[in-house]
Amino acid sequence: MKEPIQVFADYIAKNNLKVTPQRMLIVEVFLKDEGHLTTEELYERVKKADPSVGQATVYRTMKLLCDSGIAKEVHFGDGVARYEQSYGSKHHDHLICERCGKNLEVIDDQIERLQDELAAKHGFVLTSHRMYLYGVCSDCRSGK
Amino acid sequence: MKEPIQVFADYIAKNNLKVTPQRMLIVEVFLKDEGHLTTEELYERVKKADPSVGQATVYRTMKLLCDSGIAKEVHFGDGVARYEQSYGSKHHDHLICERCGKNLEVIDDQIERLQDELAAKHGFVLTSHRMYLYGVCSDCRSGK
DNA sequence: TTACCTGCAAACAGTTTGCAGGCCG
DNA sequence: CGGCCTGCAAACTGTTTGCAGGTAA
Repeated sequence: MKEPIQVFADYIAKNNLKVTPQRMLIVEVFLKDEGHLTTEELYERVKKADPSVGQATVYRTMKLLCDSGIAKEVHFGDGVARYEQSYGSKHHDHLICERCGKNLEVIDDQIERLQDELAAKHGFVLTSHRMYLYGVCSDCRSGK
Repeated sequence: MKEPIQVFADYIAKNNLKVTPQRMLIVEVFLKDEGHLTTEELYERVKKADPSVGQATVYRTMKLLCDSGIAKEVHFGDGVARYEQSYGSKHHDHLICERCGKNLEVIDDQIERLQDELAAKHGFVLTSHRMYLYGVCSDCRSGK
């Protein structure tokens, strides 16, 4: 399996785009984190390494990362776009604690299968789906 | 079971709010539609009945409807809030056609149960969830 | 009468875009 | 060199809010 960074490099090459220090820095920052960073958070981290980078470049680059397939935009419901790694990491859903904001990536094969069946029952062929489970984690319940 | 409009009236009374023509008009327009209207769409329809109503009032009223429990805000991923009826209509998920925009409300008891189990496995107690299935409907596939 | 409401416009937050200069290939 | 890139600031979109006047109870 190729490295995500390589996937991005291939994408750049194939589309006659250019490898720039800004893009490389942003990809690096993005890949270093396991979570679901907002553009703002990515921008903050990027600025620490190079304060001259503009916010627009972060927005533009994240779009490129999505197009290249190594990033995926997710929305948790608060009107802010977040990004997670999508290349090499399996599809998953989200389990979010409403108190502390903790966010687990979860997956259940049986649910995945039932989703396809449910869609098929209505004549749909699924291309993707998003499932967000909101609740309270055990830490927050015991700490209450 | 009470009528949604009655639920809203009770909410108004209980919170020392007031019944105004604008609010009544907006509720009426909202309840008349089965779908998932955006604030913009609601505003357009409201204006047809009374052009003097302002957009802010629509926003403010939809928030009230959500608080009162007869409306629910949903996000399909395009950064626009939509509203659907939530009082008297069972929980459901969404099956969206990516080509024609068709939107079915679906539900699968087995999936609902597995979601609870999946959350419990991670120590969570679920309070709610959102599931959006994206695909292509049979009409669009055959019409292609 | 007294809150609460309303329309308007300004303010906001997140995101996009036009532009003039800069840099990769 | 030529076209893609960048930072900046202005523009945009969806939504919220302050205000002065209006209205339900």
